[in-house]
Amino acid sequence: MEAGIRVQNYSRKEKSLGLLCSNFISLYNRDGVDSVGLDDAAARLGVERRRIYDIVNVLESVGVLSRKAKNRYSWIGFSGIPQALTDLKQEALREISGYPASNASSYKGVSEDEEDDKPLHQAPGSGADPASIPSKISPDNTPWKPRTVMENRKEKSLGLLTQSFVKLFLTSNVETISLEEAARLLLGDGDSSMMRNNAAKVRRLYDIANVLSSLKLIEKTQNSESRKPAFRWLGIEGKSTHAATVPLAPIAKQWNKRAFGTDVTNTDLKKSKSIPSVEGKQRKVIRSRSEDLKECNLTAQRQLQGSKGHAFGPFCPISVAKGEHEANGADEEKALLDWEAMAASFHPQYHNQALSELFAHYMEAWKSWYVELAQDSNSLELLSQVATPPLSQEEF
DNA sequence: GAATCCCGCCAACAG
DNA sequence: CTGTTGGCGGGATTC
Repeated sequence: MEAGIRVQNYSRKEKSLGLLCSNFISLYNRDGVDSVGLDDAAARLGVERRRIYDIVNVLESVGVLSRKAKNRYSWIGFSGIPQALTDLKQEALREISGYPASNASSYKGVSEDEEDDKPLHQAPGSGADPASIPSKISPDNTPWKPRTVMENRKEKSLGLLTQSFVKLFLTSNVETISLEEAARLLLGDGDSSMMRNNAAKVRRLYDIANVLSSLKLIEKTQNSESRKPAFRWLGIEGKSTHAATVPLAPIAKQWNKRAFGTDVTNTDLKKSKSIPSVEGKQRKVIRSRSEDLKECNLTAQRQLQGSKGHAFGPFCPISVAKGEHEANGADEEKALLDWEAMAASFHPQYHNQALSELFAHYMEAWKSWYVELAQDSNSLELLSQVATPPLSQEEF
């Protein structure tokens, strides 16, 4: 049953992209940061560079980040989401109209469209290649040829997939979409599709969904009675179909805080690979051995003082069925205070049961934020006075 | 068994 | 060439 909880315990969940994303956000959201370094992020979160790319790519697609330079992104924050979504929707509607037409292409939108387009966009190689900007799924006609390898590669980027996925929600009237459907829809953009690998797409979609869930833009659910897992669009602040004008703003505005370094490290306990010996590879993992540091869930509580309007948390699939496993969720009253404080900032408009769910999300978020403390960190000071001592997490 | 999705190899891109 | 980015899919984990 619960044997071997210490050593042989590798939990995949603890390393999920969603969780990592939550940590990423909490780490950069309230630190007066305006710039994010990939190396720094990877180091602080205790994960490989590769994972950061995944997160950053989808975050950028939603306007939370903006690529500034190599190895450098500028932090926009949640405030960038509304605009990004609006643009995305606009773009999606435009596409739907079906405009193979002449490749007029707006060329350069006035001010919208914060992400995408690389200013550099040099003609690789011979350069005899016209700039057939592929930043979108081609209408239907025109097999839209992937001129360069680069374009081809970009075509399948996580970022683009993310945008497509989001557009799907923004335009479709169905409230839930399963990843299979999404994959299908995103694959068959028109008639000419060569992507045969649906499974691969779905896998990517899972990655995206995790990050998006983390942002609370979507939520995992099940299709009405199909019982099949699917995702529901939550959008900005639980409000559906955002208004043309940025709805959120009151609270999400003050990122000019200076909270000390709240280190949110995600120690990566490598799973000693299943391979017995073999190890001649090892790459260049700079990790410092697998610390047996198990995460110590601290009863988070404060936080949010600055309030920013959004909470993030990993999935948090509506706990249904599954027997009364109960367990965590002890100090609810505590967080409730925070909730109230925050609720005050919110618009007293949407008083739905959505609040309850949001609440749950916060709880989750707290937990993940205080997962582990950096070992080398020099900011334990704050944590020690803010967080409660670690509870014995070892469920013995 | 099926649904999820982590891990990290290694190719495409810069510089 | 070295260093970044980030497709891609094997296969471990969960459900």
